[in-house]
Amino acid sequence: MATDIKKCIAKMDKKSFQDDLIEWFVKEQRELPWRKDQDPYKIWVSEIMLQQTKVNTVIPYFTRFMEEFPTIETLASADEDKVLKAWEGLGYYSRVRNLQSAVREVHQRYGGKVPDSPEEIASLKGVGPYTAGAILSIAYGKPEPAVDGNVMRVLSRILLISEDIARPASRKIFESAVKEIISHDHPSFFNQALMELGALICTPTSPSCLLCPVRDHCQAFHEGVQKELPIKTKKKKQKNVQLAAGIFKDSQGKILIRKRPETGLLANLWEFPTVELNLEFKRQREQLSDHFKDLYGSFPKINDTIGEIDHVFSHLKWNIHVFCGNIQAEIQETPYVKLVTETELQEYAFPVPYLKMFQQYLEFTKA
DNA sequence: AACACGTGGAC
DNA sequence: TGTCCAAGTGT
Repeated sequence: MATDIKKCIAKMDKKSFQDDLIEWFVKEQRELPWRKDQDPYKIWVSEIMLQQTKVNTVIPYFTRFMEEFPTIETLASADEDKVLKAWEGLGYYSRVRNLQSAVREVHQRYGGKVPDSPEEIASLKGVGPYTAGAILSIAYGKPEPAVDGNVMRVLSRILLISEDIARPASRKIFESAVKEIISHDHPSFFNQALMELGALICTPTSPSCLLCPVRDHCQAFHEGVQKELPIKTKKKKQKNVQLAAGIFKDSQGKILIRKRPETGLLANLWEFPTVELNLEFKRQREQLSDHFKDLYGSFPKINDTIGEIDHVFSHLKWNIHVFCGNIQAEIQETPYVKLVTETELQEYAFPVPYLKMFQQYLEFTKA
C-alpha cells in the first residue's frame, strides 16, 4: 500500500470512524429480504444476485428464488432449466450456473454446510474475493474485507485514494486499507455499512456529504474534492452484430425453439432460430432459410417480416431482424430442439431480446 | 491485464 | 439516443 494512504489511515481516529459508520448503519439501513437472518445460503445467493445488479432489481428475484429453492438441498437437486428460468431477466446467467455447481459441491463435500474458511469459500465456483469476504463477514462475523465498487468509491474519498478503480490491481490496495480500518467487533456491520453508505449517501455523482455520518473523517470532503473521486477510466463501446431470427410454426401451430450452446453468451438459455448475418451478402430471409435447412433438413416458408429488435449487452449491440413462417417438413425433437405451444413456451428461460421478439410477434399477429 | 459476460434505470 | 452505471468472476 502506498505510504500516503498509510499516513492517512494512521492519522484517522479509527474507533470513532467505526462507531459513527456503524451507528448510522444500524439506524438507517434498508430493510432487505436477505437481512432477516444470517443464513449463509441466503447471504450467498443474495451476494451472487447483487453482483453488478441494483438492489431494487434483485429483491423480487431473491424472494421468488428463496420460495422455489429455500435450501442448499433444494437448489442442489433442482433441474438447471428450472434454475435458469428463475434467473430469467437478471442477466449474467453463468452466475447462477456457477452457483448451482458450487452449491452441489457444498452439499457433497461439506455436508450441506457453507464452509467458513477463506480458502474453502474462495475455491467455490463463482465466489471471488468480494463474495468470499461478504459471506465470511456477514454470515460468519469474520473480519475479512469485502471490496466492491461501493467500497472503492467510498474509501477513495475518505482516504483520498487516487488509484484508477477500473484497474483490477486496485482492488488489492483497497483490501489492504479495509484490513487496517475494519471493526473487529462488528465486521458484518462495518462491511455492509460501507456498501450501504455508497448506495445511499456516497453516490457516484453528487454525493450527499451534508447527510454523511462520517463526513468529519473524510479527506475528500475536507479538501472539497469529493466529486473528483474516484478516478475511473471508461470502458470501450459495444460491437455491432446483425442477426436474423424467426418464429417458425409446424402444422399443429407449435413453435420451434432451441437451446443455446453451454458456453459463451447466454449459455444454455433458449432462443428462436437465429443466424448471424453476413453483411456483404444482404438477403436476410435467404440466409435465415439456409441456416434453417442446414440444421433441420428442410427449408421453412417465411411469410412475414415482423420488425427489428435492438438490444444492448455490456460488450455487444444486437440488431435482430425478425421474421415468421412455417415449417414444411417433420422436425425431430431432441433435448436441444423442441416444438412447443405458446403456453409451454413460458416454462423455458429466454434472454430478454427473445422475450421482446416474442412480444413483437404477438402484437404483429394480433394486428 | 484485458476482455467476456446482461439488464434496466438514472441523467 | 447515448453514457454510465450496480454488492464481480472466469478465463
